[in-house]
Order: sequence, then C-alpha cells, then structure tokens
Amino acid sequence: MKVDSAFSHHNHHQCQTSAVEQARQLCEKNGVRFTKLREQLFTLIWQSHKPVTAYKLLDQIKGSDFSATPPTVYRTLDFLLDQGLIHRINSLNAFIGCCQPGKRHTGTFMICEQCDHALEVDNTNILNAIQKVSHQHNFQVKNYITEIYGFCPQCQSEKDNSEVQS
Amino acid sequence: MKVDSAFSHHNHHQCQTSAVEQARQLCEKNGVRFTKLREQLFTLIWQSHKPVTAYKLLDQIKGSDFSATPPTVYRTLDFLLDQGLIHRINSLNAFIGCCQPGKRHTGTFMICEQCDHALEVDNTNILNAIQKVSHQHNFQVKNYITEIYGFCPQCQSEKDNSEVQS
DNA sequence: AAATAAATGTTATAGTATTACATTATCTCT
DNA sequence: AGAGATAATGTAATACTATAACATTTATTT
Repeated sequence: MKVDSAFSHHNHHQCQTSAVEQARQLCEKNGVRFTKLREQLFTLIWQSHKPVTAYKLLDQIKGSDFSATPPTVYRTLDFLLDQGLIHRINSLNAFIGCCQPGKRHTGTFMICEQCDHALEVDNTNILNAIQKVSHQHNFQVKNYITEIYGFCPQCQSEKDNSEVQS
Repeated sequence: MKVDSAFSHHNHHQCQTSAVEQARQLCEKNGVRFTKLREQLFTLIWQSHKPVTAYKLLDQIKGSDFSATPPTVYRTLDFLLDQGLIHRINSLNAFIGCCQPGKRHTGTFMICEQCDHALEVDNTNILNAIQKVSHQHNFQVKNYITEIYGFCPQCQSEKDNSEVQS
C-alpha cells in the first residue's frame, strides 16, 4: 500500500485484495488457519480505511453462512489481533486492518475527526521517545498505542473551502 | 505531586487534597462551578492512581445525596474532562486525575499491567515526534493520547523475587 | 476410524454509554 | 427582592460493546 493511501484516492480494491492475500500467506507461514470465517471478516475490515466496530461487522455477516452473534465476531477479531493482522482503535471501539503485518508493530495512528479514516504510521521517532521516557522512569514497556486526532489533508482543504464560502 | 508518585509510596491523602484544592481554584479562575457533586466525584477519582471506571464511581456514590444513575456520573465526567481535570484511559474505559491541570495536556500514560496504576508523563520528546510525523503527512493535530503498557519499577522487582522463589 | 484439538454455534448476561425529558438550583437583570 | 433565563441535576429508558459458559461441528493426528 502506498504510504498515505488511507487519506487519498487509490485503487482500494487492489489494496484490499493484496491485504487478504498477504494475510493468507502469513497465516500459512505461522501454522494457523485462515478459515472462511476469518477471511470473510478480515475482508470486511479491509473494505475501507475507516475503523469498523464489531457490531457493524456483525450486521454485515447476517445472511452469510455464519452465525451472526457477538462471540462469532469477537473470537475472530481476537484471532486477527493475536496474529497482528488488525489493530484496535481504543478510542473508537473499532478495528482496522494492519498495514504492515509481519513487520514490527508500531501502534501509531492518525485519525481524521471529519471523515473517520485512520492511517497507521510506522514511526521510529515516536517509538524512540517512548522507549526513552520509559527508561527514564524505569518502566518496562510491553506495548503501546498512540492515537492522534485531527484533520487529514483532504478534510482540511474541504473545511477551508466551506469556510470561505460561508 | 512528586514526579513518580503513582508508582511509589507517598502521602496520597495530601496528593488527593491538593488536587481537589487545585481543581477548585482552576474552576473559579475559569468561571465554572465546582459543585458538590463534581467535587465528590473528582475526590473519588483521586482516591488512588488507578484509573477508575464510571460504574465503579457510580457504586461509590450510592448512599450519598446524589442520584446514583449513569447520567449523573457521565455528565460529571464530561465536565471534568472538558476542564482538563481528568483524563480518560481509552484502553481501560477508565478515568484518572490529571497531574498538571492548567498546563498543556500531554496525554501520555504509563500503565502497569500488574498493579493497574497509571502515571501521566509530561514528555516533549513524544510530543515532538508526534508533531513531526503529523507534519510529514500534512495532518493537522488536534489532540493525541499515548498509552504505554508494561510493568512499573515495583512490580518488576516483585516479579523477579517470585521467579527466584519458584 | 478413533482420539484429539481447533473452530464455530448458541444462549445468556455483564459492562459501558447515551438520549430525552422533567425538575431543581443558580445567576442575571431590573 | 422577584421574574426570567441559564445551568445543573434527577429520572427512565435504551443503545452499544464485550464476555462467559457450554454444545456442536470440523479438521488434524495417529
């Protein structure tokens, strides 16, 4: 995926397809099963770059072969989280596909408050800063997440336009 | 409050009392009311350095003069959040007193997975890193939160001890 | 094919948060 | 001080998010 795809026009169908294929390969490599249910939910999560809630996914699998109940969805989400194939955006109670599965997880997201799209950024500066401050406090880091809220480039310019017009 | 108090023994009663007094003054300065209900809930939040959930607070105001229903608590929490007197730890659905009300909010927390205590750290390195990466992506930052999970100094040494004994 | 383990189905419930409207308390202005 | 406006709190209902416990089915191993 191109670096800033989440915030710009791109061939998302290809984006989605390659993510699914990558997930399949990663599961095979890790000796875990990428079942039909897991594939279907993972594909749904990758339908856009907007984080999606468990219950939205639940609605979307109604009518499919699968039992549309919360445990079905949550178990599958847990699996995908464990495999590092998706992330959870805590402030939104929502899930989003991971852009660099297999690579080290950085857990940094820029979330647009206007269009709800989220971009995962792989940033060593933030990681370094976190490790430094943790070390200063003698805190043993296991994991972290940084959620940055604001406006993406596109929504900024749209706001500017509407402000001019008003 | 001393810098690392959340993770070490300290006179917490004084910690709590001064937080309440500081909140009262800040509200007066900002022309908003620090009512009895707000004071009571704020005090409860400051009873420890563990983030506390809304429903735990709800339990604790049962028997008081106030209506122990969710809106009572959530409205008050919203007020305290708006005033920058508390923070919400998204991953825990829990709230914690702000250690530097009035000062610029950094939104960085180290959360111990063993004892559940959380320490708010005011760190320019993280802020700088966030601003840098946002600027790189032409993203307009409004707010952010960094939640760092791991083990605090005390729980690390306790773990070490128990490992030796086993 | 039997035994085992993994995945999914099913029912119930726990935990978190908001909406909408009623009532009470406080503030402002004359 | 009293009327009107505003802010705060009370109340009832409901929406949203997540997990527990146990049953059944499917896949893997031998």
